[in-house]
Amino acid sequence: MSVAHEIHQVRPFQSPGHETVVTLLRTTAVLERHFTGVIEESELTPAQYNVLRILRGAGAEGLPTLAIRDRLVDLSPGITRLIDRLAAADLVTRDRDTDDRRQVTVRITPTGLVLLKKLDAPVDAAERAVVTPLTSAEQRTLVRLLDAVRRGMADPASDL
Amino acid sequence: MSVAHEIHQVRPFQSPGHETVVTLLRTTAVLERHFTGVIEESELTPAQYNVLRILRGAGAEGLPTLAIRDRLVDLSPGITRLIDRLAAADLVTRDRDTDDRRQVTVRITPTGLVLLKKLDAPVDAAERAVVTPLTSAEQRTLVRLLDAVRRGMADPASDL
DNA sequence: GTGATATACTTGACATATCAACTATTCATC
DNA sequence: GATGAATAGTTGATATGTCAAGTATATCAC
Repeated sequence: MSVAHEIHQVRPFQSPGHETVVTLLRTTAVLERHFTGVIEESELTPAQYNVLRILRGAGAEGLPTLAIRDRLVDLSPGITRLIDRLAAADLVTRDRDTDDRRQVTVRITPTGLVLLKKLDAPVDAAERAVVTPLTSAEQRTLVRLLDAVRRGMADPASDL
Repeated sequence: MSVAHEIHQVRPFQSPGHETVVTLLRTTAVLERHFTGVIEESELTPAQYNVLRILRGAGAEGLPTLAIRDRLVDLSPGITRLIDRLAAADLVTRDRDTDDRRQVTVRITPTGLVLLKKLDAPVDAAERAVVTPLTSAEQRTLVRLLDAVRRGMADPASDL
């Protein structure tokens, strides 16, 4: 069987869910670029921004390093160096816990809070822009359908 | 439908669009991990897999390097080295075009086609798993809503 | 207590992505 | 047909993410 023949056989192949999956991936890719543009003005990567938001949510108590990792959807060991950079920029502090000296508690600094606050308005505006084409009912439908997709696969943590 | 009921649906999310956006990003993150797991068994990254699929779709004529890049949602200059690796693994060939000697035509090799074919069944199964929780009507709705989101972002030239 | 195991990171080697320049070729204009 | 601008792709420096192993501390079994 020739290569050309094989190509023609394979080409029309498309599964029922293909369009849905591709649309989902493509839409989110566009969305991520959108937010990356907003966040980059403050010299933060999206991952760094997420960590800062998690720490703002945690308040003065802070969070251990791996607790932060678990609230991010991905990232295993990269979390250490990500926090290295945040600490170098004076956006977070790290202190070894006294009770369990293996743990390192990370806290957002006042500088970090100021930076986040500057981004609140643009990020909020970007979020509004994303959902503007949808009515409230459509937004609820979208969230419901996406929840169903996630539940159908594995069970991730839910926060933020 | 009471006001209290509506308020109850607002939830502790900060802005109206926040929940929608976070749900979208989180769902896709889970989905990407899902597919990465399937694809990694063939020692391919998701980006490499996408390029091979694009080239399979292009057939024997192949595609110029930057035409491939344009079909990916992501990635600007990394495409050269990505294709370097595919070529090193004998999954694609590169030939300088005779008409326009600036262009380099990339084609998938028989080896590449065999590799892709091995992945067709698992990838198809993964796609089915994603959409299984949704009815056909719900899938159509989801695609429609996501299309609206993407159109909304291209449209209003919102200041980022 | 002592040894075995688990936890919470940390580090080093490496692959990959990103940004900015650079080369080669083609196109447009005069 | 010579010159400047645009296009296609490459390359180098740098940042960032990933995987595997390592270190320090805590917990458990006895």
